[in-house]
Amino acid sequence: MGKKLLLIDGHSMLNRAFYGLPDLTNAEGIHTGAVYGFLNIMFRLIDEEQPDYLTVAFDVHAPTFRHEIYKEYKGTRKPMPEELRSQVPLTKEVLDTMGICRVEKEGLEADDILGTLAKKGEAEGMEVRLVSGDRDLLQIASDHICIRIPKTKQGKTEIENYFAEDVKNLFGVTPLQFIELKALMGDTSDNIPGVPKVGEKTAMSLMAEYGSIDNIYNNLENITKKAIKESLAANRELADLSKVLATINTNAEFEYSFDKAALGNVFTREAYEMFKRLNFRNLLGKFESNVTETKSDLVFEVIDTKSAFLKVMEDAGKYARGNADRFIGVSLISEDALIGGSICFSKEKVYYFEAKGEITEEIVRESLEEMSVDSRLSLFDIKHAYKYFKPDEVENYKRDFPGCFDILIGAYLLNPLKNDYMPEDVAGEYLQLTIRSKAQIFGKESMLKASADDRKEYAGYLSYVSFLSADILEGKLKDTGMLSLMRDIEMPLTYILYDMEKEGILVKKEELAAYGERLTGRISELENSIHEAAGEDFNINSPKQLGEILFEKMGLPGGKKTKTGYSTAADVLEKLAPGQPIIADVLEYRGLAKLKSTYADGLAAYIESDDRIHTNFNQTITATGRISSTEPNLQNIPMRTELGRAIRKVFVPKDGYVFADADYSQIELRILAHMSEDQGLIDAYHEGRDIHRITASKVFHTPFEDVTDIQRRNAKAVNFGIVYGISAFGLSEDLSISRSEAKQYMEEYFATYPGVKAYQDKAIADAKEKGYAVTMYGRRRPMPELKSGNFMQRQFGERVAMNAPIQGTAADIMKAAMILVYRRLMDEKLKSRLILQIHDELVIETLKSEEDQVKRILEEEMARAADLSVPLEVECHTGTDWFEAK
DNA sequence: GAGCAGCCA
DNA sequence: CATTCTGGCTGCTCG
Repeated sequence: MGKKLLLIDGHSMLNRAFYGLPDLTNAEGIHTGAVYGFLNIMFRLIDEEQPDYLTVAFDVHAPTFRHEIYKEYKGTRKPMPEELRSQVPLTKEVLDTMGICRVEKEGLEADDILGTLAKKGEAEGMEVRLVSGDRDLLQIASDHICIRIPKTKQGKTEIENYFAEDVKNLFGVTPLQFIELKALMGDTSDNIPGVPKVGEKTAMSLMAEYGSIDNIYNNLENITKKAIKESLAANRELADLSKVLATINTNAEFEYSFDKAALGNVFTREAYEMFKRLNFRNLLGKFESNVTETKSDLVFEVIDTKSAFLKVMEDAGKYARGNADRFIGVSLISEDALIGGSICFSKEKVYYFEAKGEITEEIVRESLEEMSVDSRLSLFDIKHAYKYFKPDEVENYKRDFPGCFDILIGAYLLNPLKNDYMPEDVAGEYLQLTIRSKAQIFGKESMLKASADDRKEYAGYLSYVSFLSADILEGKLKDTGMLSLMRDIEMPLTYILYDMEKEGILVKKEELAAYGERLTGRISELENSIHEAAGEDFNINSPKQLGEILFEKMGLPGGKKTKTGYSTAADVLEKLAPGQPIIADVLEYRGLAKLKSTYADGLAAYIESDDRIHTNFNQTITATGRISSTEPNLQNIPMRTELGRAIRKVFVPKDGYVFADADYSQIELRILAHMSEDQGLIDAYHEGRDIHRITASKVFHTPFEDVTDIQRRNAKAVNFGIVYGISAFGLSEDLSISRSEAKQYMEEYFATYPGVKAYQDKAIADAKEKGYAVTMYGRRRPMPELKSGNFMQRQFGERVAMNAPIQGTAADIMKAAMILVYRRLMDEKLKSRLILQIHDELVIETLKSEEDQVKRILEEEMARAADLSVPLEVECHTGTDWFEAK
């Protein structure tokens, strides 16, 4: 087995990281964003490739042979902004610290170094992977040299791979011919001249026909296009020069040995110190624990008698009782049943107990509940602790004393963009403390099977971190104006979501199965008819196979819409071949297959022994403050088609109950009216008539009564688009109209509601200035995208800046409404229970005798959850299943 | 595990 | 010059 050599173009990757990512600075104000991005991609590559040798090549700013033969030559890199330039030596320093081989030499470009090393490696029998952003390097590709070029697609980095064969498939030329192809086209970014009037397409077809520049010139007479022929004839020298400039020198001379490039352990203590100094906290986890630091003088005391347990609880109470600034760190660990837990109320010591023997679940419950009356408990992920105790403030919410604090939620509010909020991350970020993660301690084993010492470590640090970080986080929440959001909205909501999950929703198992059965028949009919039309059996669920059948075998029109093949998305198919019966069948098949797999079969798998589905409502996922639902997602049950909507008939209330379903009418647009203070939009809502029709009437200068359905539909699309931070392109796609038409609609819209335009501009300016968008309730959405040097990311950032305050405020209002509704249900001692939230909709499983009361509660509390300059309208229906109630 | 497709507000 | 309307979750295929 040959060894593997990984080569990285240092400047190219730094550039990418710089323009593609938001900039970072460390405590000393040094720019580090590009270095961080570079390291991330390098670690990813090392993980993927597991190379034996690694070398990073850099350019040196000195003349090369290219300058000598062509004085206009500017080098392969654009001028660097200062923020990036300063990161080049820093990157080299980091690489040196990690013992990673790097090469640079005056008179050579990185390309020449990389090309030379690639060939050298290949000659030694190695597999070579060469990572660069520069397509020039494709000329080096072979069967053993793969050129890897990172691309950003929809914000995500993916790496395109090119072996010799791939170059051939994509450009129709061999890697060596690729130089000539480039010579014909020229390369503006490298300032390499090409033959004027010869673009990529022309160059490709010329090369395909004649194979080389020499041969093209030998056959100049046969070229039919006059302009191209003349341009070629006049620029022979240029073509030859370009070829020389674009050719990579694969015999460059510089000092190098594979021994020095052998990849050892890069996670050295020195590197650890350096990463810490540079504030690369997320990378610290890559280091083995023997490099990292834990708090070694922390005392873990094990408690195993009831009296000792009660004594500790008493001491904790003495420490924190009545003092709103003092927290008691608490952790509970469980798997189905409570296993144990830990208490911490000093920096020196944690107490660990296991829930067994004298220390029963009941003792733990009573102690914690009693303690929560006049002491503030700090936990990590309190929703999962509610199974074992119900804090006092849930019952006595009117009390003055502030309640529990959830570290998880605090960390989320302070930065809602992270993918997760693991205790070890919080410890690192807010306490500069390294602790082992749950996975590091237990692996995949259950906690029960692990040693008591491991459980002690895990639970102990959890309470320790909860104790130490609570006032740090609360301080930050106060500083950022989010303390009330935390205390009055998010914390009370944690219990409500727990309760909703616990209640679950009743599902008629047999009817769901029957629904699935009904689909099966039609699905196989369609399957047969599609296979027949295609002339062969294939997997319709595979976009790859479907694309090949439709666009290659059957030769359906136009069918490109490229990505990694053909797009077979519904909207694409509808546009491409509206009349084709096979298309109609495919679309129907897809619809039914979706209903069957995701909903009929998918939901059935989640029905528990109580015949109910208990979804998980997650409070720390979304960037805007919305709640999300998983396992299963009950926030995306079909609604738009009749057949899909019918699934809602299997969601039913228990015996003696009905469903009450209430939703806000156009809450986001109403929030826009309020926040933009646009008088026209506000007045429109006070008229109490159909808002889309009013908008259509104003935008299209048509009397209200004469507005056509098309006009109303268009106005509705614009209304929605505005909320999302519209672009003419997006609107034109949505409405299938031309861009200029869409642009006209938008201009008319902004002329109609000038306040909206002003609001959007201000939203962007504010977000740019502050670095975050903010809702009416003070919730923040950091906006690193706005600072990006990348055009696409900045555009995205501007749309987010327009949308986040609106979507986020709607989420805040709904959360406030849920709390009001929940408390009314408790205060009025009703049996009815909140069971679902779907962003602007609440579902209550309602005792029949409480129906009128519950309807009134929903309408009143949802409407009074926020005080806007337009009314908040609530529509409420009841029914014997979700279909009927909605 | 990534990418595509499709479901919701 | 680019790129193109927000926020989510799940099931399927395929490397």
